[in-house]
Amino acid sequence: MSVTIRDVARASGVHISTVSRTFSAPHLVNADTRSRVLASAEQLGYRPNRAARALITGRTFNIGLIVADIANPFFPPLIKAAESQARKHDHHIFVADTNEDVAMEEEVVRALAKQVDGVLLVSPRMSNTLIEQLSREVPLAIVNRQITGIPAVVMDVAQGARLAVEHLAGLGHRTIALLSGPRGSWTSREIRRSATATARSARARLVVLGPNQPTEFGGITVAEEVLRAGATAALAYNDLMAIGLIEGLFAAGARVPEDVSVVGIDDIMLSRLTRPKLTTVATPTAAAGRAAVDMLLAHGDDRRNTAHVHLQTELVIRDSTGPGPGSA
Amino acid sequence: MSVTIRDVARASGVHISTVSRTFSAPHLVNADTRSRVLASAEQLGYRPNRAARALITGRTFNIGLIVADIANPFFPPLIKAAESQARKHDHHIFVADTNEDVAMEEEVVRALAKQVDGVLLVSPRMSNTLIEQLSREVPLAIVNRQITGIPAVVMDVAQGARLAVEHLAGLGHRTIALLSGPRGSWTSREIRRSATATARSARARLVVLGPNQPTEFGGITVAEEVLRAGATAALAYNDLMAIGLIEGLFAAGARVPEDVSVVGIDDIMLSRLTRPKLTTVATPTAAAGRAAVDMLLAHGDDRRNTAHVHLQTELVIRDSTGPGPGSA
DNA sequence: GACAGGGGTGCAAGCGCTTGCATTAATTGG
DNA sequence: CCAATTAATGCAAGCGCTTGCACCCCTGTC
Repeated sequence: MSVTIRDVARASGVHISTVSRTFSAPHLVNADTRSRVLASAEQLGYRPNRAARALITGRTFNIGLIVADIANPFFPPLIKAAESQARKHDHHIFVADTNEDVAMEEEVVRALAKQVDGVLLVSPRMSNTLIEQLSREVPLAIVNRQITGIPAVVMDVAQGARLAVEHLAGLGHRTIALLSGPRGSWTSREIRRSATATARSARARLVVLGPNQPTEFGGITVAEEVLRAGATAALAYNDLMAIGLIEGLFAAGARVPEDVSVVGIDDIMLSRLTRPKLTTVATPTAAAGRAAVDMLLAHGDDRRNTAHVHLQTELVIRDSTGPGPGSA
Repeated sequence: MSVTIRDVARASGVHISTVSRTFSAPHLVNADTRSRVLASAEQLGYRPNRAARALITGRTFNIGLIVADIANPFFPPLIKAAESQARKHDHHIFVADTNEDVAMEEEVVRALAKQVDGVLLVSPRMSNTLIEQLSREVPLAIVNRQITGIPAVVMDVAQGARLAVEHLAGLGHRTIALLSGPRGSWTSREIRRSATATARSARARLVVLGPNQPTEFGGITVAEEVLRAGATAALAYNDLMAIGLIEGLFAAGARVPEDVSVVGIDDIMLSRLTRPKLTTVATPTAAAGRAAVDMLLAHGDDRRNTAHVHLQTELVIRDSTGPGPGSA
């Protein structure tokens, strides 16, 4: 049905191996022959079948990208950047959505393993042990988790959390709620660790609430608890949760930032557009996507090169934070 | 390196063809043999190599999904739904971002053609002719475009545009700007056709402005033109553009909805959260993603079944529209 | 008791491609 | 002018799998 190497060979009067070489090792074929083959190929609309090639070479020119929730606005910029970077390396990209489900993560990695050159795990929820095990079955690269021996790009949320808590404490807030993320999130633990340390040295009380769903809904539902805890400020696991929190707070009769200050993390596009505009820790998601793809693809060449790249974050102060009771 | 059918065959003392059959035609193998094979497979961690299988069967169990811009909030819910639906059919999904570029669309379809069972084109920008041609190389399904002979799911934006214009005219607006979308967009033409007809029968003047980039930026830049045209209401190609328009209008000193009413299309998550909350035509994107995948996969079975499914849209009235001068 | 029928399995070709090796022709140095 | 390279191509095996066909053995039938 489809045009194969054989058709091109026939059309240009050479052996199939010559056609093959024209595409995969052009320097081995005579310039005249090459152009004749190329001409026939062009005319017949021939395209090498990558799957067939992969069977022999072991290189598929595909990569897998696994995220917890495509519809969560944090991911699309990362996916877009990764896809574009992959394309630069002539790779295509499988996208899988795990719905925040650990079992699904494992299943999907295994399912994809045979048809990709590597899998990119973004903010995985599964255990380190499992990740290490999977990395023996297929090259892995991870965004937002550090495991020795596995290439990773991590956004420095610890630094971001520190900045956020310092900002809040500096505004006079003495009781700060920390809305943690999903169980299994490395990022959430990092944030907590850093926020706790920062709060201590700033002599502020940190109340940890959670785990929460990393969605607007997660923020809405935890709003009452925040109030009950007597917090006048909150740092949320991500912007969506922060936005939900603001809604929930508003529904409970509290105003932002007058009564409660709210800081998010991620700086998704949305955050510039809500009212009040969200103060948040900006994470370089697109850069992370690009870097991760590069690491994944480089990794194949040099197995020892498993550096971890760190990306800076920064605090973007907008309208959801204001002076706390301590400054009155 | 990886465990193959041959390893399983050796481990369970049968021929490779028997192993093959226990996975692809279990009813042909004796129950005892089958469970023995399954046990060895399980123990060795065997997984059939789909690419190798595809070489013979022609079925890859992959599908391609092509969108103009992953980061445009319109797409993620659709991608998510499509991915999830594909998975139900045991298919994986390639995602490609064309950056609104026609040449890229064609290239990507061709590049993917050999390793998928079909390609899903979402709001393609290329010509019908080209689509028809491509559909001869690989099964296609389309979202938001009708071409006879090609399965499609279309969201009824014409109806939505009618509702929107009626709403605006009913509020007393006599001059309505229509911000059209990118060149090549079928949806944009549909909206225009319907809005024009509706405006005529509502005795309102419709000023068509564009083409515009289907982004926030596109809306910002067209704001002055809207004002200059003397429009007191605008219908934008999509929500992002509407939100940008509101920003641009605000920057130019006009208030929404007091001075200008704005209606978007899509009802992306964002639209509930901006200020003012956006009045918009809700399109069932997730349902469209699911339906399109189903059609694509069903299409293989029955080539004549190229129905077009139509999905209703509805007007969601929020805070960006208000009474016009005609009602004063 | 011979034979048809069918269930279960093995055999081998082959999907579209790559690649080590053999073959041939052209080139070069001595 | 010949041996030794070197360049260009052909040959064939084989990547992991499926599948039509042949084969064997067990039942059941007349």
